[in-house]
Amino acid sequence: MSLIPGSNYAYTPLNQLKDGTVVNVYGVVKFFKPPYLSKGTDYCTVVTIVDQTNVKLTCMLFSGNYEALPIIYKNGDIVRFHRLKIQVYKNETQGITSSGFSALTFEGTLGAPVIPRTSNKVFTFTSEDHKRVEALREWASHHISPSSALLQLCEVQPMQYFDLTCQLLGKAGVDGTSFLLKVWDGTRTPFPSWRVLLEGAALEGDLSQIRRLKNLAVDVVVYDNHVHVAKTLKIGSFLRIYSLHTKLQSVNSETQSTSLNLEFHLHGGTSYGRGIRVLPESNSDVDKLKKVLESVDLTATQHLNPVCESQCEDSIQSMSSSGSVSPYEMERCLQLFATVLTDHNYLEKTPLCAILKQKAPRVYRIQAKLRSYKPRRLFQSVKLYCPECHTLQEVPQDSDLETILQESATKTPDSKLQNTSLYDSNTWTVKDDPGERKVAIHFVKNNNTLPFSHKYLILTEGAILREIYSLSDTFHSIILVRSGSEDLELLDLSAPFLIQREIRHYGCKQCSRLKPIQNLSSLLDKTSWIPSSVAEVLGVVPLQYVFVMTFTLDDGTGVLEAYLKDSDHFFQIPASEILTSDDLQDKMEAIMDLLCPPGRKIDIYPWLECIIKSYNVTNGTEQKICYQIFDTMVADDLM
DNA sequence: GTTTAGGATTCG
Repeated sequence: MSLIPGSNYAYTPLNQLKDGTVVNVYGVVKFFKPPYLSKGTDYCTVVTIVDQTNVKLTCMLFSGNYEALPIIYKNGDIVRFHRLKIQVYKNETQGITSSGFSALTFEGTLGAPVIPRTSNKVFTFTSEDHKRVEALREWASHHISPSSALLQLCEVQPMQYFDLTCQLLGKAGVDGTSFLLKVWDGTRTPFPSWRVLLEGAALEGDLSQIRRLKNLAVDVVVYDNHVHVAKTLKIGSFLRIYSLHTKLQSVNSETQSTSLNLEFHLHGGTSYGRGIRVLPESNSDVDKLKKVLESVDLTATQHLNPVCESQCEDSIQSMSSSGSVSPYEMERCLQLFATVLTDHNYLEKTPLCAILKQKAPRVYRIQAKLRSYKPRRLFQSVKLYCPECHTLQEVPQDSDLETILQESATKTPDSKLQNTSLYDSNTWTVKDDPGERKVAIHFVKNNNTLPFSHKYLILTEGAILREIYSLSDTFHSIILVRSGSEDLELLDLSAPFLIQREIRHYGCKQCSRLKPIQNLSSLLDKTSWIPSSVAEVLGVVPLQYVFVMTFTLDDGTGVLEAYLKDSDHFFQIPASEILTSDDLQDKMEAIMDLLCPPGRKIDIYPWLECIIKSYNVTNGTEQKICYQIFDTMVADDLM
């Protein structure tokens, strides 16, 4: 490239770009993908910039030469592009490399020295450029929030994407599509890093150093397109790994206890700028990292990491308005959320000690650990709830249903009520121990014909429990009925009003106003038998299966008991199905063991983030405030 | 001189 003395470049503001032109621009980096090998012949980087006009421009930059692409390390960096072609794609203006494209990059920090990063041997750089960079820095400091993705290992939470600045300690192939990087940044993760099993593959690196650093070294597995990059990295080099994903995993060790490990994955693809970039020694963040690495005292790191203490102190101070802070409580700032909010994200967190002093009703966002919960036997938490009268009742047991069925089996089905336009009827005589019993089954018709058996709704009279069990294996839906004076009637709301396979649907005795069975003919769809529709035409107010639990929550400032009443939102498990599914019971138990790890100190428990509401309860003359959890669910990664 | 990608997380 030749330098023309006195030549002046004109820079086009981003709000004045025209389709088909080739321009020079300045901008602050809002988003970027570190350069990666495209599926064509070149390296590619995608960069979105913004300038004082507040207009954004996304640029697709290609070059066969990795170094020729802008050397961007983080959002907020400032770039100057020469000979950028402007085009329109899908109604959006975009920039793309044109012949002779060239880029300079600058640190975006106010006051930092203005040193252009470029691989070009010759380039123009005037006092005018210097001013432009400083003006953009000044503007960005007021208009762009600083990058929050850069975290130290001691700050990471489970289930999070972040950018890690680290040093490479070791590397090894795992299999064809994944590759292991052992890295450190001098701080300790809130949970021990997972250890990736290497079968026969040799770990390249200083093994004695890795052993000495023990829990300061973490295992990062990179996948697919990142493998070839990882292979070329040199041990000891400084890296930034972009959009690294953490995942908390419970691991069963040989001893009966389970432990929680933190996994680090760099998933395949380049979404959200996933990738790896080598940082040069001259980088200011590398400078800071080196100082941390040099000051690490390997004996001290067994406990708390000094690097994080000041940050912890700040967040503990802002969280608790009173009380002293113990070193253990400092660790609590590590904000490991095993639950997520599904609404009310705008709320500020309130410490429990403050909530306990306030009047009801109110809604709060809290951060706490699950110290304990009741009932411990999880099947005891399943109840039936009436959304109309708000009463809770126990789920009837088999023995209750058996008694009701036995009682009704003593009555003989009325032959006048058989074979109507709604159903075809069949009756049997069953020889029982003491005598004989009549059973009637009424097969509900669809458009005057009988559907396939897996879509049948049958009405049964006189059948006992074990017969109901075998009938429910064959038929989609069963309604228990008896012969009334003019029509068939629902048997009894102490029994289910509808049985579908293992699931029994109950109705509220207080709120239901029963209607004639013949009303089933008003259902237009007589094949899917949706419980709520069946309930509606029969005048039944259906009861909801819910988990009812008491959580004892503790955030270090106070302890609070909160109810959880949930049908399927919090655990993402339907309460209606858990009683008949061993798999779901195991799943729920596993979730509770993660929220409240048995046999562990509370220090290692994960943090929960919850929305709770307070409300007044009057019991005789006694008034108290109760709390209920809502709009909260267990984090995806725990399920 | 063409193509690549065209921001928008997770199989592991």
